[in-house]
Amino acid sequence: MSKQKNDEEKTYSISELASQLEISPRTIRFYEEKGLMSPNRTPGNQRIYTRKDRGRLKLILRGKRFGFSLDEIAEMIGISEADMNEIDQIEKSLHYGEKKLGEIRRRREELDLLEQDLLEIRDKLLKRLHTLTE
Amino acid sequence: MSKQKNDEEKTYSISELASQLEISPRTIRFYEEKGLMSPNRTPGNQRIYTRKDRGRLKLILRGKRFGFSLDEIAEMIGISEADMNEIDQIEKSLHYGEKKLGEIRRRREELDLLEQDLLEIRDKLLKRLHTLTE
DNA sequence: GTTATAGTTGACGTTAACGTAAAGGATAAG
DNA sequence: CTTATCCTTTACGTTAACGTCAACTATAAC
Repeated sequence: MSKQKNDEEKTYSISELASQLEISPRTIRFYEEKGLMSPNRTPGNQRIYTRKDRGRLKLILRGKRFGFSLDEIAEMIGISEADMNEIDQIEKSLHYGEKKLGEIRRRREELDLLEQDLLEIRDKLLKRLHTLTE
Repeated sequence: MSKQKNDEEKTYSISELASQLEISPRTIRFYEEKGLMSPNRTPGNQRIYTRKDRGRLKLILRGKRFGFSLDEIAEMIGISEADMNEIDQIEKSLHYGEKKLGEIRRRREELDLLEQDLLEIRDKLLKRLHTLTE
């Protein structure tokens, strides 16, 4: 009924994924504890991560690099798993999404400011260097 | 000898500054403990913050919003207070600055990716909403 | 001067985000 | 089948970044 391709999608073990993304396996398990992801298991109960899981994890790490807490990230992810049959739910998620998109745009402006701060410091250093070396 | 303007530069008390930047006084004192700033004091030992101190504080908060730790921020700030007589020091600071500028550019790319993630989620929700409401 | 308000320095408490170690089960290699 | 290398859960430890008193001092308003 659904687009069930072939079964040979690339998967990863926890430590593979961890070393790829330069984090520890414990960190990945921790995110799972927090409800940020829930990978499938082998018959022997070991975690297997699909390409999609990998994308999810990268999204989490990205959020972290912008100072979002895991709880906030959980919220962002949550909206992508909202009940797709409840119109109210979808609209609420949309609203939340717009809010976050706004935040991201503001972050971009702040990033510019941060860059300017560093550029100014650099200029100051460069000028001083020139007066010292000439 | 130096450009000593008039003395009436705008200053702030700790709680003024705190409410302006929407943080607690304790947070400001904590940053001082960590060596991130050192405001002047009144004769009665109370902190007075200049416009420059305020800028410094905003820089700190900006760094935080991009996931930098206080230690990293301290390093960034540190380079702006390097010994301006040691050529080696200045060059080292410059090098560090370039590194951080590179990081910022990479952050910008990541910000784009994060935005795309959210845009995709939004599209999914919008489409679903259309099929439900038509 | 008195009183209210805000500031000061400790010092201990709290929370998020993991690190680390123990005890045991799963899997791949030989 | 054995052995080495992974994986599992459980549980306690750690660190950064503050929060929250407490006891005291400064400053502003009256």
